[in-house]
Amino acid sequence: MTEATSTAASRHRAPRGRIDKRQAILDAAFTVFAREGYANACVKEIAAEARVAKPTVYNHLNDKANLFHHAVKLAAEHEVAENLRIVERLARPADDLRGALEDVGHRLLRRYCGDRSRALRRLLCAEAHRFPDLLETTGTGRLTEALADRFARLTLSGHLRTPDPAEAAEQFLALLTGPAEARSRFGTRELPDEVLRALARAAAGTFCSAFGPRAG
Amino acid sequence: MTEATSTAASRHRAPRGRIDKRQAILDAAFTVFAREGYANACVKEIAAEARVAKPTVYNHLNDKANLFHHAVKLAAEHEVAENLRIVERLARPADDLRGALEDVGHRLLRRYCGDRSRALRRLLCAEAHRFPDLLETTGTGRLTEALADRFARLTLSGHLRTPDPAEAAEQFLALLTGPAEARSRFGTRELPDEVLRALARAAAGTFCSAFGPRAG
DNA sequence: CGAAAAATGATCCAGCGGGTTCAATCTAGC
DNA sequence: GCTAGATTGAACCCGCTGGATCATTTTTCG
Repeated sequence: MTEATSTAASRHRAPRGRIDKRQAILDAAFTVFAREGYANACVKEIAAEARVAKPTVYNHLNDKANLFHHAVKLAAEHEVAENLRIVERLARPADDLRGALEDVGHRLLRRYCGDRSRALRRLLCAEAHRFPDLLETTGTGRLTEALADRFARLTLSGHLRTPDPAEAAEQFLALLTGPAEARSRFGTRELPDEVLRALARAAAGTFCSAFGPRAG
Repeated sequence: MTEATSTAASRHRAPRGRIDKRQAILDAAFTVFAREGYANACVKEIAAEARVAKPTVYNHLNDKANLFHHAVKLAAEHEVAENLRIVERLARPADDLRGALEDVGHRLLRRYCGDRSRALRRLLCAEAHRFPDLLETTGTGRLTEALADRFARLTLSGHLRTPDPAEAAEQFLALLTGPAEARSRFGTRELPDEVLRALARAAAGTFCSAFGPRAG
């Protein structure tokens, strides 16, 4: 609410020149929250990271909780958008479906294991119950849906056999992220790109064994 | 170290009768940490939960960090042991392998979605980098290995076709936990048991489609 | 029963971090 | 150039928490 009015005011009144401050603050907030966690992050540090005075932070976003909310929401929306762009690559029916799945899987996995994505998951997992509204816009729901759309089309065109595209999409994502999560030890270990490629290959292979055109 | 000496001293000298305190403290610590997170949990509250005075806590476990370490480690070992017991059910080669996989999957999922297991994952995910040694004993590695052992045997006996049992085990677990994780919204939503059963059925189905004896 | 060890509760301390206040300064737009 | 609003830095208040101390009581065990 407060932020809505602030944004509206900002848009039609003054802060054309100095408005970057808000963005800088949100970026810095996510950086610091990602590094320290919600409880350990102090507003002073965020202000320093954004090269801004502490009262300025409270001027733009009234609360530490608000700050967290907006910073995380922004980062999450960005991440979701990127993931959707990747899935869009399955729109053109490919001659080599398995290769296409492997490629898309590899790209998704690279993003999934990226610093921002991992930090985002950590923060959401830790603070989910304290910020319930974040989960509604944030979840992997939209990604699964988009993928299910692709699988449905590919099934209609005979490239795939998914009786329940939504379930298949869920499982494809699980085959990708599950092993990656297990091996990265809660994001502690960095996984080299060859490993990600291998995981994507394995996932695509198993998926095609189960849902490929010549599978029962 | 500090705790080792304390434990050793405890074992051969005095606290036979009142030693339950330590266990009570560790249990209470896990409860409070699970509810509040590491940073937000205060030792005072843990002491109250354990019905013990604060100095007693510091007497048994010198540090808040130590307290967390031991409480989490204990809970994690318990959880791992339970999971291993479940997987052991695949030892006797079943006539209906798919049903057996579904059953084991269902049991694993029930545990995976249990309060303690979820809390454990939250805590580990959030504080992993601050307690690196916790991950080594804690990870899903042993569970995957045990499952891989079963799959290897089942492949030798012709009930399954897993060229790489370890990879298959990884993927089976992923097929189980991935969708559960996605649907539970970071543990926010409680999943009814029918849903868990359905997820296990779907996972077993896909797994058998890919690795069943009559699959390529 | 008596001594040693442990538990207790109360109190205290120090540091930290969220949030506010205020006077001074800077910037934008008329 | 002038006014209004935003920014700044610094100081300040306040509550909380980790951790220590200590005298008193309870429990254990020889």
